[in-house]
Amino acid sequence: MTAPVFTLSDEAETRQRPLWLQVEDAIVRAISAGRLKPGEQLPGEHQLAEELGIHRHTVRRAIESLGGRGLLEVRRGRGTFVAARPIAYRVGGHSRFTGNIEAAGLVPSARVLRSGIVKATKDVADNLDLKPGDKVTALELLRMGDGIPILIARHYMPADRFPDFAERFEKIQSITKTFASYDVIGYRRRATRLAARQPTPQEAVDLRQPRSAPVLVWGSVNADPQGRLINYDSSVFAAARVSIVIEEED
Amino acid sequence: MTAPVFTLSDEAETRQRPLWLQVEDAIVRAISAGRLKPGEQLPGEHQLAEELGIHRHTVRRAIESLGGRGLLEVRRGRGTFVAARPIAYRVGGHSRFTGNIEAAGLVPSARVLRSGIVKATKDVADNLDLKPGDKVTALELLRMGDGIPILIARHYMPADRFPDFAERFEKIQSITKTFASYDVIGYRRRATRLAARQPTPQEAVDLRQPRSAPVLVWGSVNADPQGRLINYDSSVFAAARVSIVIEEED
DNA sequence: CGTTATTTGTTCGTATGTATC
DNA sequence: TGATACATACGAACAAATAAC
Repeated sequence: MTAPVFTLSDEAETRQRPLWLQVEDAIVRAISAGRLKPGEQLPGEHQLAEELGIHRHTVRRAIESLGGRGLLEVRRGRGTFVAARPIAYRVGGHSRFTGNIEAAGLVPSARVLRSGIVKATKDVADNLDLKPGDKVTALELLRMGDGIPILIARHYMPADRFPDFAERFEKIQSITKTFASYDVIGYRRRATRLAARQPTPQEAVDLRQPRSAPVLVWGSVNADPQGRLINYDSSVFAAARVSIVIEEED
Repeated sequence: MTAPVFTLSDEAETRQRPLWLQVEDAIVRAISAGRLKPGEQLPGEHQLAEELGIHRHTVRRAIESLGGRGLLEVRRGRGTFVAARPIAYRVGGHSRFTGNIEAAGLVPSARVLRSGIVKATKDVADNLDLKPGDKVTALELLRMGDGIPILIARHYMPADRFPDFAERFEKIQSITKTFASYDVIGYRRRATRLAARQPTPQEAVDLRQPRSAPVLVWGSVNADPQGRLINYDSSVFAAARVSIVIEEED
């Protein structure tokens, strides 16, 4: 008889820790001991619950938690799998998505989620030094590697200076080159803000990730060589799929 | 009769979206419309469920999700409250916790969670350019503002060069000054890595935050003026309580 | 191309434990 | 101590996505 893949620790403390946490531990042990390898599928929730002699909801809770920690990937209708290692995403003077994704050996692609001229929210207005309600050009992109969503990039530009940015981007397919088409070359980052939170329901859908897995939010403001603010960029990363590497400039 | 604080949108699509998501929306609307202000307490789960004519579990799910998004703060036995705004945490050449917390108007404090000489894990060894199993001095601190946990800082130093770092720190109470006691002055950051995930159960306990709220992980390697690696620092932030600001050096 | 089995997602039901005031 | 409020766990049924036939 072979050793079981999952075993609850039947220590004296068994009733001390919540059952679902013990299940979580059991799965983590199975992964770190190599009994489960990246990409491998777990038994179904029903089966796992029966094997351990507990309720399916309790198993679900453990799986949901580990999905959020990035160790498992849950796909509805298909099953639950041990997650692959996240790719390294480099951000430097100005980050280029395509280069980053290609460096990881993936094929980059993008899809426009929303675009057009909108009124600036307080957040956007503050960052671009405008008044709330001022017109800004908004361009929201879903950027993917090998067809898997990596991040949602939200670009906001003052509408008076870049009125048709979205249309130009659709043709040019590069943020840097679209700015160049306005004779803006060599812009640089001015301020950077970082946060982590759970995704909004829409973000979870767009990124095709569970709501329990967090997103990493990277907000930066860019200025042209004359120091004028040209762009507020807020990127929402699927945190389980990337780790961000900040490059030091020497 | 006054308008109710929470209302489900009774659009035609009512049965399209999951009920608990509609509840989430209702709460978000109540907050953004100002019917609920930061610090204010929500009705109990039972009451809310009854008001909306749905099951308590469904309300729970919505509240749990918003806890993870940082909009609500759930305190067992007390109630659920609208969360306060996060503080800005600045990271520059070398970040100083105390200055950051004082700048936010809070009183800084720290508690040693663990310390001692341990064998390097693969992660630590890779970052310090050692072999897994080599001895490192580990110092794990819980850093707080006004008594509220902000981050867990994990410092790892090569044990051969800094054998009694933890003991010295306990007296000196400052990382920078402890390094100075080894004649290391003016170290600088070499590499930085960022990630976001759900906390481990232990981290959730230490940070006194719900397991559903994410943490932001900031890993950096520091070198002395001679270029020798002296320190690998991995900080786990309670993401709902801070937003990280990266300072550009001109 | 539809049918069916499998698998995860949602919802209500019910009971009990535990922290706070 | 009791009341209140959140936490855990088992139970049952159906919905929705996916894959295989």
